Amino acid sequence: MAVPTLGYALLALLAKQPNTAYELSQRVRRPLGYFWTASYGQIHPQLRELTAAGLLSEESVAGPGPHDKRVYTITAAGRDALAAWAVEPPRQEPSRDELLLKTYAIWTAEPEQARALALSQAAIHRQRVAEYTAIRDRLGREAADPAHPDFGSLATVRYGIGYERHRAQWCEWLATQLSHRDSP
Amino acid sequence: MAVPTLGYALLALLAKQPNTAYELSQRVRRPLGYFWTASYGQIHPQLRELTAAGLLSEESVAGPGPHDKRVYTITAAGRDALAAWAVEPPRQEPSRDELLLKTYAIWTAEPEQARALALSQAAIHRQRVAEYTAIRDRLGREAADPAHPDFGSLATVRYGIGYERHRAQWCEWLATQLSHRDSP
DNA sequence: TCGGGCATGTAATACGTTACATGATTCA
DNA sequence: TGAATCATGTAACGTATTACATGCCCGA
Repeated sequence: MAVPTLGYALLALLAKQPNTAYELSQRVRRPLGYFWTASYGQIHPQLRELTAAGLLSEESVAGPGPHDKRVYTITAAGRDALAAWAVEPPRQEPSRDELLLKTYAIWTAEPEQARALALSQAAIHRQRVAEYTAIRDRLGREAADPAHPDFGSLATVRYGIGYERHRAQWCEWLATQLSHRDSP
Repeated sequence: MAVPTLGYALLALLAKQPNTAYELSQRVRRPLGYFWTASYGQIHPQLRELTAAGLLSEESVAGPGPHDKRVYTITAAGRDALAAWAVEPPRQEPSRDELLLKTYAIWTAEPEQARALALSQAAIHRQRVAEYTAIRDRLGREAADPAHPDFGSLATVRYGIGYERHRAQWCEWLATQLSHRDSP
């Protein structure tokens, strides 16, 4: 009976507009992919469960392929469940960061190669800052209203900009540290 | 044959000192838990595989329980594999952040409850800044040397401080946004 | 003596990805 | 014509958590 986090991710997307499973798998890649990912193989059965629980309603339309096209719409119960979940404290922090794990072991590696890694990662994060900034600038003024459907996009992209900027700065600091190994 | 990321996490810990599986399960909670987690049920079989691959060596000592106590030590091959992995670009970013997902859906919830969530999260992150700062201050001066085993601890805790500070600031910004909903 | 920490190990379950199978439409 | 996109669905596999089972030692 318990709805997994993925279920709420789908409800959050469907709260903005009705979609098919395929469309959701695209929307989960971007923009949701910046902070939540899921594959079609996971989405498909989850939509069925949410529908069975009465949080979604589905409508079959004659589709292109061998199966009908199913459009999912959030129900009033789904909206209530989403709103209740959204204000509960999150269960756990994101706690899996491969770059930090590599950094933890970086003392065993060659400093020059380590420095190259840090610099390439810094470049990636700098680029993302630009990317996210462009997304933010494309959002309308109404997104600043906490009751507007685009508020979540504004707030999360704002987070992303700061996150990537900090990460880029840290990578640059790391590269600097790795260059003066013998000279203190 | 491919070593999963967990395997490198264990190698990174064992590069600093030999341990039993139980000790590793403790060390994976803290300090490694700040950026990588694993449960005993996962660690135990993985150690066997790393040993079979020649990246670890094990030594059985008469232990307290019904089984022998096994102490795992990293081999030269293990150290080489770790060093090589550490400088390869990470495969993927951490991309699962429940707080951001909730934020994406926050427009559906009551602003007052949402504000309470943002403020409580801000407090948690502020506290972690203090916690991490204390850890950093406890590290010796030798940790600044990129070849010292503690360099990874210094670099990652430094990341953590910036990360938590940024997150706290963002939560505070979010709380502010959620308070003026009607008055622009 | 009883709970918690040390210590190993297995099993059930959940979570998530990748690959496969099908087939229409669109566009170069 | 042939590749890409739309679109559903299943199966196999890999990854990870939780719970269980065993049993010693130590301190309250």
